[in-house]
Amino acid sequence: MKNKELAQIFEEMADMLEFEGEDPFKIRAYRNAARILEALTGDIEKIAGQGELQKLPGIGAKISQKIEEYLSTGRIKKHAELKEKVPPGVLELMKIPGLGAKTVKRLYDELCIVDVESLERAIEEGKLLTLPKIREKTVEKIKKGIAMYRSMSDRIHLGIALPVARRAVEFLREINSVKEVQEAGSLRRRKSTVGDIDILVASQSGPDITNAFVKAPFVRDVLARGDTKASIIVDEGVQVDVRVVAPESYGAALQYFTGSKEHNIKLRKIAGEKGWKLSEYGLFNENGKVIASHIEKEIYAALGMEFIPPEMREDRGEVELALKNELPRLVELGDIKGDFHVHTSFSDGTASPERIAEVAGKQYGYEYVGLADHSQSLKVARGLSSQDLLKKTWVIRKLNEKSSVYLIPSAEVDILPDGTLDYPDGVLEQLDIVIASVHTRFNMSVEEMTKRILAAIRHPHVHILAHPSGILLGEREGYKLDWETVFKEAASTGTALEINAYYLRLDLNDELVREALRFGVKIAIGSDAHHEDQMWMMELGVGVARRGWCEKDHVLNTWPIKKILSWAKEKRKSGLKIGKGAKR
DNA sequence: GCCGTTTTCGGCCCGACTGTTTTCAGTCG
Ligand SMILES: Nc1nc2c(ncn2[C@H]2C[C@H](O)[C@@H](COP(=O)(O)OP(=O)(O)OP(=O)(O)O)O2)c(=O)[nH]1
Ligand SMILES: [Mg+2]
Ligand SMILES: [Mg+2]
Ligand SMILES: [Zn+2]
Repeated sequence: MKNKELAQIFEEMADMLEFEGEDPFKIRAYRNAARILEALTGDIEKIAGQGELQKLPGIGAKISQKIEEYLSTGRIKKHAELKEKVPPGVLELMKIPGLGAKTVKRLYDELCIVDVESLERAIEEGKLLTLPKIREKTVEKIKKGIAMYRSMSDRIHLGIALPVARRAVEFLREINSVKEVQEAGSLRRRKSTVGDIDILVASQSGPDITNAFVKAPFVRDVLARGDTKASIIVDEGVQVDVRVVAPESYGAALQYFTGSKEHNIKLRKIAGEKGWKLSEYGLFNENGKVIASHIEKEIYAALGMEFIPPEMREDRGEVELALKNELPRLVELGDIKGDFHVHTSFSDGTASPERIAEVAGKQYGYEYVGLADHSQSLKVARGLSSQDLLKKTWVIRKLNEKSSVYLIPSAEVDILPDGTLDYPDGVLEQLDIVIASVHTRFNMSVEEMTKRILAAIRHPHVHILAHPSGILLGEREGYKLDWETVFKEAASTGTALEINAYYLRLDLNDELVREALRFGVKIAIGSDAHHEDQMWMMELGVGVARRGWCEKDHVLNTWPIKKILSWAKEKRKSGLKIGKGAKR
């Protein structure tokens, strides 16, 4: 799929157009197109083939033409022309905090500054001061910006950020004058990675709060401290921004600060169409009178909408649905009755089945847990031989006689490169639920990999396809797959696709989940915990499910164990038919 | 560059902070 390549190209074109001083709205159009393409699960080539590019919101005549051009020639002329004109280093300069396109363009035009190095040299030589509107303070600001840029970490995994955020929230809650505290930004929306941690506080005494906050024990560095805002770096290297607002505008501030930016813009536009104005201070009518501001929900209500869950606020159609009162009722963490994917000390996990049962029951209130260890060929993960698996299964069934949490005899079976499974059917039959996944030979063509995955999905004993895309966040792209074919097959065979909730995977991702639901695919969430302390990541998986618009019934984990087991049986029966048919 | 149950042209979110201004541009969230 060329979706991501195209997204990257349009994003880069937006940067270059910005450098060139183009119309900001045109630049927004390019960024918007990039955002649409990035999130698109269907193959852009296929959409183009059907002549439906312009049906995508934000893609019009010009951009669709450029997409076609790229698909047929492998390049976009305008992109190449821009690349000729814009030195690559200046785009990096625009990433320095405080430096934007306008300044970078001036630095380039007048001082021939083309990258960070030449900028530093120019500062050393005092050349910047020769420019109008740049004096000592600006130079200092740029110097600081460079230092910050160098020390800036990339986006942080939600699984790292969430515990940090909760610690900060708890600390703030203890401060006397604090009326309300809450996570905001991308963290509240449960994006799988966050650029920073945004926290909102309601209080009359901002200075007291920012003062106390920068002295918190977890603070490593203080970046800024004002009367209403403080920025710090915690020991984990994450930046935390705290904003303090008056209690009467808390709801509007929370709406603003939760974003996303695109969602905010859409809301503000709708307010404008009514002659009103929405900002972080409230929703105001044409006379400047407050319509709503105290409670977030009231903002949405006044605009004629249902409350939109934060996880949906990405401008992916949620506003339109909320206006019609047609939002899905999203699955909640409290609906989760069990975890399908936990590794035990039988293979590379650290916890015994007994211990997992105890934690699952006492700490999470689960009804069941799937004990899924690796299969024999995965030697690095101490995969179980057929015999060991059968022995483990016997042990688990024995434990179940007195365990209040049902331990599901399961396994995470490797899908071998030829599409066959890593255990014989006779062994798989002994398990209640079989999870299948790919751990080797990622580098296959779309056709090969799709064939490999389809074989597993069609297998009568396979119930769940784990970490279906193979992505490792920030480390490895997923392998290539024809998703439409995979989704269709999963739906027709009754095979569930996993949301692997381990913080480095979160796979399927939100967009793929949403697409899978459109095909009628069921979703199973698995923490993939190798240690009892990782079982909490279930909630990260629920975050992905909610971002993918999952309702309760879409998610197997909300079903009682009886229903799970009868579904599993059903798959074995019907899958047998389909599996045989497909094998010609 | 995109878009339209008020528009096919003329809009496109709104506000804070900063530095350099003598009335505002640039950057950011
Ligand atoms: N109305 C409006 N709100 C914005 C704009 N930029 C940011 N916001 C709001 C929505 C964001 O969620 C919130 C926090 O800003 P951030 O830059 O931290 O973005 P966010 O947390 O969404 O993503 P991140 O993971 O931090 O990159 O501020 C904007 O241009 N307009
Ligand atoms: Mg943020
Ligand atoms: Mg922020
Ligand atoms: Zn795995």
